[in-house]
This record gives sequence, C-alpha cells and structure tokens, in this order.
Amino acid sequence: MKQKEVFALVDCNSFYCSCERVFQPQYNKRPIIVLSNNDGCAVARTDEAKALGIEMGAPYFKIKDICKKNNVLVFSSNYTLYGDMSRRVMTLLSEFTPELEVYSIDEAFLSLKGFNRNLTDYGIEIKSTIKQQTGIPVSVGLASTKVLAKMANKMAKKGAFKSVGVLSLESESQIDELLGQFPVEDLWGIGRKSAEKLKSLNIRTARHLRDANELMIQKVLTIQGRRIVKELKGESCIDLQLSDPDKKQIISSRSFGRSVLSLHEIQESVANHISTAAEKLRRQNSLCKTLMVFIHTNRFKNTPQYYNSGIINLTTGTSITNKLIKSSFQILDSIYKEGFEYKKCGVMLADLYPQTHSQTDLFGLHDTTNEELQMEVLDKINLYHGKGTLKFAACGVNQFWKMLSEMKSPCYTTRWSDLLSIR
DNA sequence: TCTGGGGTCCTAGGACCC
DNA sequence: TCTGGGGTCCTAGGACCC
Repeated sequence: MKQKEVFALVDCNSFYCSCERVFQPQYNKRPIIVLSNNDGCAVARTDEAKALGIEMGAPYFKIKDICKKNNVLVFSSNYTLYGDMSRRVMTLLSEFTPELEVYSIDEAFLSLKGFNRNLTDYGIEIKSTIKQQTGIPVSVGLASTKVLAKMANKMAKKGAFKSVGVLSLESESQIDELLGQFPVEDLWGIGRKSAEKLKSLNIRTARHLRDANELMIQKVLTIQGRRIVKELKGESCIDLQLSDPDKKQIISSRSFGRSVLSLHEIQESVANHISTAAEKLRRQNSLCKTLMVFIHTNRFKNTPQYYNSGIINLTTGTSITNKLIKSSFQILDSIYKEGFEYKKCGVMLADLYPQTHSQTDLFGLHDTTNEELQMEVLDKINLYHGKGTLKFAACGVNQFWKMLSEMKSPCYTTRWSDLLSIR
C-alpha cells in the first residue's frame, strides 16, 4: 500500500517586517510596514499594523497619515537583507527533512512522509529552532496534501491556534469541521475570479468545494480547480518540487523614481535591466532567442498615455550583455515616442534554452569564447564585490531615474560596514 | 507629488496542413 | 455547384501565486 503523504508548510510571519525586527528588537511591539519597490505600497505588515486597518498592497501615500498618527515604523524594502535571512531559514529547514521545496522567499514545503513522530511536536520543534537561530517567527501547517497544509498554516496564525502557531490536520472529523469554517476564497489557488464563479454556484466554504462535483468544477475552473477538490479530499496530486527548474523567461522591469522624458535616460535604465536579466540567464547556463523591451507612461496619472513594446528574434541565441544591450536599443528606437512622461520600462528574455557549447552557426554569429570569458570575469567581479561594481557605460552613472528607496535599513548581514556593533 | 515586480500554468482560437 | 473536418502547433491573454 502506498504510504500516506505528509506535508508541512512553514511560513515566516510578516517576513520582511520580522527581518527588520531581528536587528532592532526594541521595535518588537510596534507596528511596522515594509514598502514595495519605489516606496509604492505596503507589502508586509506586522499584526500591530494590520490592527490599524492597513491593507495589504495599500498605496503608501494613502496610508501615510495613519502611519504618522500611530507611530508606524516604515521601511523601504531591503531585498539583500531579506534574501540573506531567507537563505538562513531555508538552510535550517533542510535539516528537518531530506525533501524540501523552497516555495518562495518566506515559505517552504517539507515532506515528512514516513516520519514516525508526533507531527504537532515536530512542527513545534521546527518553529522554535527557526526562532532561536534566526530570530524569525514562523507558523507551521501540517496535512496530507499541499492545499490542506496551506490551509492549516493559515489557521495556525489565528484564533485558538495562534498561541502555538502550529496546526496538524489529522482526524477526519477535525478536517471536516475546519473545512466548513474556511472561506473558499482563502484557499490556495482560488483567486478573486474563481471565488466569484464559485459563489454564484453557492459554493462558499472549502467544504462546499470538496463536496462539489469534480467534473462540474473542472468545467468552471479548469483542471487546476479539479486538483484543488481532490487535494481537499486528502488525495495528494500536487507534488513536491525538489529542484528549481531553469526559468523559461526572465523579466527585469521597474518604475522610475520620477517621470522620465528623454530617450537617453530610458536607454540607461534598459541597459541596466538587460545587465540584470543577462546575468540571471548566464547563472542558469542558458541562451535566449527572443528579446522584448517595453515602455509606458503612468496609468494612474491624468496625462497622455502611451504603451508600446517591441520584440527582436535573435537569429542565434546569446547571453552576452553588450550584444543584448545593442539589440534592446534598436527596439527602443522603434518604440520610443517623444513628448510623453514615462514611468516604467523593462525587458524580457524569452525562448530560453540550455547552452551546450556544441552548436556552431553557419554565419559565425554565436557567442565567441572571448565574449563568454569577458562575461565570466564580469560576473565574478560583481559577485565578489557587489552588484554593479563593473558595468557597461551604457548603464549610466548618475541614474537620476532610479527608484526611490528613502527608508531602507542597513544591510546588517551582507555588508561589512553595516554589521551591528555592540558597545 | 506618491499606486511593486517576477514568475507559471492553462485554454481558446488562429494558422496551417492534409 | 458543391463550401469538410480533424489534427498540430503556436501565441495571446487570463488567472493565479508570492
């Protein structure tokens, strides 16, 4: 007989805020929010901030007053810090199971199949280890499928389970009861649109969905919806993904810190995006055959709007930054129009495929060994001395278009000069 | 003044072929 | 005058996730 699956979903509580708190423990009871890029909206909130009514994704300019009035600590995002803290948490988690899926920067699924342990106790052990060794509080949900583990995790964060922060779904009757209380729109994989469709069918709770006709659900929500129904019944059909597969596309894009009018400044920004994306491309040893560039104005502003994008199909795949910058400028020339206030631009590398080193090209357009070596040196220098240490002149120096990040904390863990000193 | 960024999967429908 | 139908491949767009 097939062994029963057991999944644990470990999720860091208010992750970005918790990272900030680790280094400023005096903030422990204070409301904190962390803003998205460009100090745009709130993307992480502590419980104290949630209690003030600050919604996820709320634009900062709309909540500034509440923040001031209530002494909310506001941070710009510091991805270097969060990435490093995430790595520490994931490394610790990997000691609790041989089968770990790092699902996002602040979440991981663990397979505990065949573990002969009390699952709640094991969850508590995981939680306290992470807290003790990194300072990050986590919640743990355990169940026989990923969808149920996600649900358990959500419930572990509130109500009666909150004080423990760990919830293991084991008995049928308990699962049935909790499914009956769980709103269908809070399920993993059910977004706004799907929730609307389900509600029009009078399916309001996870229990309603579990008991619905699978074929009917598949018609309404595609095969993914049917999978959710099966998982709610305890039939595991979303497997653990142990290694992360190569990306199929790589995007780099960002809003400007202010409106940008000149082609020159957009070129600088695009050159930077290409540099970032191409470095990622080389890191997974791939080449790209399609390059897309887009620019647009601020859709929230009452000014003339313009959006355009262009694509170049590269005859031979490449990962050489300067070649890609050249092509991106060709695209820009064809899509840029004078007289608009631009707010955002970006690039996408698509049609990625693994570099094999064996292919030759009839016209000799493929990347030469010399070019590849140059990129290798570039990547090594930037890895060691920090991003952007060595860059192409096209990326510019002043970068007036750069995003706002006015409330960023120091890089406590990754920069020597920012290390905490104890006096 | 100020509204994020990066990614995947699935499906419908068009193009094309026989 | 008769005006098919099935298959594959590709792409754009929708929906979802964090």
